[in-house]
Parts: sequence; structure tokens; C-alpha cells
Amino acid sequence: MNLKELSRHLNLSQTTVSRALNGYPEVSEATRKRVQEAAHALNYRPNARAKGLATGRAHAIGHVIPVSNQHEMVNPVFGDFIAGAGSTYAQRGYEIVISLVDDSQEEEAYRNLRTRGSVDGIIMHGPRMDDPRIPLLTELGLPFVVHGRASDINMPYSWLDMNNARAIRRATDFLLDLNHRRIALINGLEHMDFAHRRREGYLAALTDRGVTPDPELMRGEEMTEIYGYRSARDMLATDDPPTAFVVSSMMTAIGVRRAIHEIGRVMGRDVSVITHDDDLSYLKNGENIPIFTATRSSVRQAGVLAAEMLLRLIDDPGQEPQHRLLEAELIIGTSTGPAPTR
Amino acid sequence: MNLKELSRHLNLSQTTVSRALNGYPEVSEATRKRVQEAAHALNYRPNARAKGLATGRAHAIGHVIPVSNQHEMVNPVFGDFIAGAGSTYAQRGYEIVISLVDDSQEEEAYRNLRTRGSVDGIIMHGPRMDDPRIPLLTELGLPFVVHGRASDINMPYSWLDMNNARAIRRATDFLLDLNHRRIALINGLEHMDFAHRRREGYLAALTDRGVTPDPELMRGEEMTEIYGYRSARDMLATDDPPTAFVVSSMMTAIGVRRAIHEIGRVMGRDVSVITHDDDLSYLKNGENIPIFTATRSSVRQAGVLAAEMLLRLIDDPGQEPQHRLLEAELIIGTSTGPAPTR
DNA sequence: ACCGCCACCCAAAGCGCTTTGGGAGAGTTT
DNA sequence: AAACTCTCCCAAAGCGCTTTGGGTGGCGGT
Repeated sequence: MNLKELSRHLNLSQTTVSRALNGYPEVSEATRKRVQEAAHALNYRPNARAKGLATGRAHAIGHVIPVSNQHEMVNPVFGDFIAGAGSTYAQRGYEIVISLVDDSQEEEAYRNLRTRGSVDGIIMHGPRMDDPRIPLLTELGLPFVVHGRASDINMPYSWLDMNNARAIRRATDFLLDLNHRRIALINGLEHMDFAHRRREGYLAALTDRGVTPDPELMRGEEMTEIYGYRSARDMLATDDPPTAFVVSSMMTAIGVRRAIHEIGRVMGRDVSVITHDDDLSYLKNGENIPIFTATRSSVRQAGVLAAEMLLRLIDDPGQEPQHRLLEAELIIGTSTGPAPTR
Repeated sequence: MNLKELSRHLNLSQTTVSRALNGYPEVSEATRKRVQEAAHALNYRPNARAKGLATGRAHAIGHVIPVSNQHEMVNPVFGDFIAGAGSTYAQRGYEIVISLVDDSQEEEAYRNLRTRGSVDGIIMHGPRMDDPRIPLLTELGLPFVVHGRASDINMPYSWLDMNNARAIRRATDFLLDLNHRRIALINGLEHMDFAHRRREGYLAALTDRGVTPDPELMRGEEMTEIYGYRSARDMLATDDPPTAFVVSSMMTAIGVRRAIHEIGRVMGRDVSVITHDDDLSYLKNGENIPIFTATRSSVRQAGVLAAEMLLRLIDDPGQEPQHRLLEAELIIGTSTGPAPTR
């Protein structure tokens, strides 16, 4: 059932039917109703491609997610982010187009989305410190919102970020207040902007209290469980082990916990752990009593807000770039306690 | 830059340019080369919508993922599956369109994808026992592949599944061989087909050895960490606690482990745990020595294979429905050991 | 010299929608 | 009654491609 058939069926022109369905005023309410009913009854749905061709709008949003083939990883955070964004899109009738793209050919992917016209806007994931994608997207002229920021880029662009520096700073301060001085940082890959900022927050907290950061206590890798385990195990086996860990993700913190358990220590008593918690749906940080003391910020919510921001940008393109900085909440769990006195 | 401009630039007709670029034989190799070079130089890329309109093919695959709004969960397995499928699509120039859909309006979503013509085929996720989507998709006539199966549906359709029954049966047998008799099953939601089959495998293993299944030792919920923790904690606190757990996901097994630790028991010695492992990229089951004894089957690989199957179906639609049953591998880790003698 | 056959190329129609630029008829002013 | 003004509706062009149905010129065969 297409427009032509429907209009013939109604003894109306395609113009009128199209207008009736799209809410234009040049059609009487009586006919509009008649058209709508017929459309519903005959199960008519406009063809998306034709509509797109005619209007120049794809009614779709592109999410390009970098898949570094060395790691073969897809960020676990992505599922929840997209779920949040998706709920916003759904309300507005937008589709989600996902491109999984090898690091090496990201530029090509973005250009493709642009020139092939498959999307009206893009959400960019996983920005690095000096991310070339930002100037590229700006040049392409396609509306986009960055989930995160890029520290070394100072051209204007729209972003939505969590205050990583402050969150980790608070976390570190929390441990310092508990008299910890040997505090390890189990960070994400530090060419990623969020990880860089977290490190800055960690360092600032330490130096402000006159604690000299120890390179032996700082790591930055892909945030797997194994990585947390390995890092904690190694660090705890040294002569001067950390008494506390600041960890970049729940998944990794679980690995840290495993290492602590393995050597018969008790988390929260012998060794403290504080982690960032993205509030993932399948990995909630406990129920009433949180497992981990954590800085919490819902990535799902970030998805909702980023999508709203992008749709605003698409709706009127003349707008200034928009920004939104989310603050993490500090959740006190049972994984932290005063530094053990020797 | 569009076809018209490009062809004018080359002093050729649109027809010839189009044919040259799409590899039709009616054009001399000399002109073809000339056209290709110009296209590349001028950064020409055909408009996807126009191409789609003309050919009737969207060059996109739809993934409709159910988002039960009661749970507000997006399956963590999804990220890896889509990464696998995406690598296949990328090679063939297909895009991924994702619809996140509330359980209640799934039918509408599928009909939409069909009649709006945004995709050439669909991969269906999370089939339930008697899933109405299968007859619906068959009726719609859109090629589709189910990731999983639906036990109560006996019409033909294409699917790719893991042998859930056998995997869990092997897992249970493994524990029985170690002399465990009080074996708990921490399953997924049992209206999901995979969970149903796992339960069948578990029950078959027990009854074959003359062990009467105890309803107190069987649970089925959304596979979060918390759920694993809570279930194990409760069961271990009873008068006749299980000595072993069969768990449906790594995430949940981690929760089980937490409960075991919490009461000061040692996993693998006091309490055994065997889990299914989807081999998720960010949650690898250890490195050389697996943490958990597990039945392993890569969901990423499943994504690759399902995508290939679907593309075959799209390429020649006259084909019979295809099937593929993957077997899980049994990985021996340190989380299992002989049943403690009282 | 004629015919037929390739090899190459082209004009134009068509995919299913939106949108421009009217146009007919009823009602209102003057 | 003529001149406007609305209100509703329509025909046709256009979005950027593919594809149908030729056309043209060169070559070999008779």
C-alpha cells in the first residue's frame, strides 16, 4: 500500500493525502480524519526512503563506535548509553544507525554517513585527547554531539560529559580523609580523554595533600575484569603495597576485589576500593547497601540527554554548540574504611 | 556531488556513469576506469536513499532488541553479538539499524521496519518459548534469522542457536561426577527459550542419576550480579545448602562468588560453581587459568555467523530456512572441586 | 554493397514521497 | 454584481538514483 494507491482509494490527490497525514492546514478536518482512518485501516506507512529522498532528512541518527581491532572490544557502557538514547529517539520517530568502525578507517566512515545521507546527525563516542574526528565532523557540517570531550581541542562543538576530574578527585579525597596515603589508580586507557581527566583529578587530590604520586601505583588499560585483577595482584605483592585503590569501572573493581580476596585480605578493612560506577543495568552496585563505595553517574541517563541535545541541534541548526556537564554522586559502600595502622 | 554533476563533468550520461560504477559490462574498461577515477577524485558517493528507492534494497539490517521497561535492561550480550555481526555487515556494505522496542509494541516495530522499507532483513533477539514474532515475521515475508530458537513454534524458520540443553547438561554432569548432589541452578528468566532449555538440560542430568530436583534450588531471573549474589546467599543460608551452583552467566556467577566469599567459604573447595560463559570481550574468564569452570560459547562468533546466514538468505530468497547449532566448549577452571564430605 | 551483430553509449521512465504553484468554488466586501 | 478572500483541493515537478528500451557506429560475413 503506497500513497498513490491510498489516494486513489480515497478519490483524492496524493498531495491532499500527504498533507492530511502530515498535519498541514490546507486540508479540512473532515477529509483529514477520513484519510487518517483509511490509512490506519489499510495499514499504510510511508516509505522511509522515498520520504527521505523528498525531504532530504533521513530521520535517523548515526552512532559510530570505534572498534579497535587490537582489543576486539566493544565498550560495555555502550549498551546502556544506546538504550537511553534510543528511548529519546523512539519518541521522536528517529532510527538508530550503528557503524562499527575500525580505528583506522573512522574518517571514511563519517564521510560516508554524511555523503550517503543516511543520517541527520551523529553521536560520537570515545573521544581521545586530540581527536581528529571533531574537526572532521565540524567540516562535514553534520550536527553532532560528543559523548565526552577532547581536552586538546579548542574549537567549539557540542558535548555532554561527566565531570571525570571532579569525580575522581572526590574519590581520592575520600580515601585521603580516611588516612590512606598509598593510593593506587587503576585507570582506563589514558589516551582516552575521560581517563586522562580522571588521572588529573587523582593527581590533583594527592599533590594538594602533599602526597607524591608513585608511578608504580598508576595504570591505564582497557577496563576489563582481568586487568583489575592483575594490577591489584601485582601491586599488592610489592614491598610497599597500596592500602587503597581508585578504580575506573565496576568491572575492573570486581577484578581488584578478586585479587584482594585471593590473598586473604578483606575489602573495606585491609584494603579499600573506590570505583566509578556507570550504573549499568546488569551490573548494579548492590541494592540498599552498595557493594563498592563509588562515584556514580548513569550512562543511560547520559544517553537520554545526549540524544535530546542532538535532536535540538537538528531541529534548528543555527544554534550555538551546547554543553552539559554531569556531576557524579558519591555513594558510600562497604568497600572503604580507614587506612590500617601498621 | 551527485550523479548528475559527475556525469556532466565527465561528458557522459548518468546511465553510463552508474553502470561503470556498479560494474555492469555494457561499458568499456577505459571509460570505467575514467569514471572510477573521477568519482574518487571528486569524492562522489551515491546517495543511499535514492539508491534504495531505485533498487528497492535498503542495504541495511534491522536488529530489534526488546527492552522490557520493567527491567530497564539491555542485555550485556548484545554488544558483543552486534560487534560480531557488524564485522560481517561492514565487509558487505550493510548498515545496522537498531530498534529498541518496548515489549508491548514489538509487533508494530517489525511491521514498521517492513513497510517503511528501512531494512532488507532482520535479526531477532531473545526469542521466548512461544514467540509470536516468528509467525509475524514469516507473514511479513522479510528475511530473518533468530538468534536462539522458540521451542513451541514448529513452523520452519532460520535460526542460529547454542546448544543450551547440552551445555548445561554437561555442566551438571560434571558436578555430579564430582559427587555433588545438592546442585543449584541459577538460571535466566525461564520464559526465555534459552533458559528453558538450560533448565531441561539440568533436570535431565539430575534425573538420569536419580537425583530428585529440588525446587528450592532453582531460580530464574534477569541475569544480574545482584541476582546471583542474593540467590546464593539465601540458598547457602538454609539448613540443607547446595554444594554446587550451575549458573547461567558470568555476571551472575560473580555474584554467586561474592556470596560464597562473604560467608568465608572458598569457591572450588567448599562450594563449586560452574557457569555459562558468553566469552564477552570485557569479561574474559581469566587468562591462562580460567577463573570459573564454564561452558563457553562466543556470542561474538554467533553474531558473525548469524549475519552471514541472513545475508545468504537475502541474496537468494528462494532458499530453505537455515539452521546452525553451536556447541559450547567445557572449560575447566578453579571454581569446581569434589563435593565436600560431611 | 548490404545485412547483422557487437560494443558502447544515451534519453527517459520510474521508485514513492513532498512541495510548488495554481484553481475552483463558496462566502464576504464594496 | 463585481472584486476579493478564504478554504480545499489538485497536477506536476523534483529528490538522486537504476534500468528499460533503444540508438549509433564499426566490423565481419556474404
